[in-house]
Amino acid sequence: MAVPSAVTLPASTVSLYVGDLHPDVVDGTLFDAFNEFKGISSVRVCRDSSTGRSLCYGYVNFSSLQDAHFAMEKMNHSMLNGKMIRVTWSLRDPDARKSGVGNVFVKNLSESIDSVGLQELFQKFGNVVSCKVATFEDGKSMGYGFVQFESEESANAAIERLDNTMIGDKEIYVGKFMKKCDRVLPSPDVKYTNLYVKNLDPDINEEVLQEKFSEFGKIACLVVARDENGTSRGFGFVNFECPEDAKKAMESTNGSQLGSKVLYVARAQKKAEREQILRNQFEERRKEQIMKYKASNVYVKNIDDDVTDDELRDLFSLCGTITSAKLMRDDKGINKGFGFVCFSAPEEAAKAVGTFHGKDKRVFISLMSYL
DNA sequence: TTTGAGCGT
Repeated sequence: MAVPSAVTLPASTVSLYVGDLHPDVVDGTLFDAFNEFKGISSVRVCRDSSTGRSLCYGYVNFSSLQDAHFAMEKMNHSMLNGKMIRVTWSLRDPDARKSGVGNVFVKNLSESIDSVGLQELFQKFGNVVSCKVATFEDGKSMGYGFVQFESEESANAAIERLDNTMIGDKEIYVGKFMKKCDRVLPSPDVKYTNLYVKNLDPDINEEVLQEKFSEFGKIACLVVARDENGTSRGFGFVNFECPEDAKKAMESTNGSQLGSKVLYVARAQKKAEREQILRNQFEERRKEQIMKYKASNVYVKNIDDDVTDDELRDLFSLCGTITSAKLMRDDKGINKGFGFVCFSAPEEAAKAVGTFHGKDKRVFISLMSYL
């Protein structure tokens, strides 16, 4: 893997992210594993601050970019405590990690291809940031994997060149990675003629779309969605007369450039189908919010009778931003001796538990999510 | 059949 050009690393230290660690790996294990490389300034396995459990990732810090790069190349996909580790540049910006740009999904892989083999197969198309074959507990391949390229162009080139090609004894599938909730449930036999096209520049009109899509077959009807002023809403529909042409058009145009943007082209969903997908996404987000809320809420007991909500809030505000602090009271308004303090983030709640749990004879605190 | 994980001191 080449040194990423778009990433500015501090002059003094360079961090490698080491993921997929065996839970038993401790700082010393990681240090020993990287000990043969020069230029290491420090090593750490990250742990849950309240339970001390390994988060199964860590960092190896170097004083030089070259040393870090060399160690990454050597140690990526090596075995540590019986598990294959993944070593990449540390990328702290969550948006950059979660964008999904350049992420490729591969399936129908022969069992003999592991992460190393997958990387070898794909790196000729561009910088591979991270690459992994999904495995069972015993390390056997599940027959599918992921390749995260640095750029979308590399991903498109790999899809173009490798999808439906024979690798070993199998014809592999290579496509853009799609989150489960965004994916139309697999029904490959269903014939469709209508395509949904998004990421249209404002100046892309029906004529331009017609020109782009007509090479794949006869178009029955084509429309760009517009608001009441006639301004493009950035998406549209292309309805072909025959399903084969629609499929061909989708495969060729999805991910291709039109104007300044990369097009997204997929089978147009029926209204009910679209609504179902939106419902699923909504439900998933709601669950996430609930989990986050639970992990941000701290249960406090052994509270003296004369303590007020405000005092509870003041004490805990040392650990973060409080969204609510409430003592439970009986119907006469007498404090029941316990209450809840909710923080704006799980990290703050964990800090509160670490700070106050067992530190004061009168106070017993534990994370609500452990109850 | 199979559409991850997820970034600190």
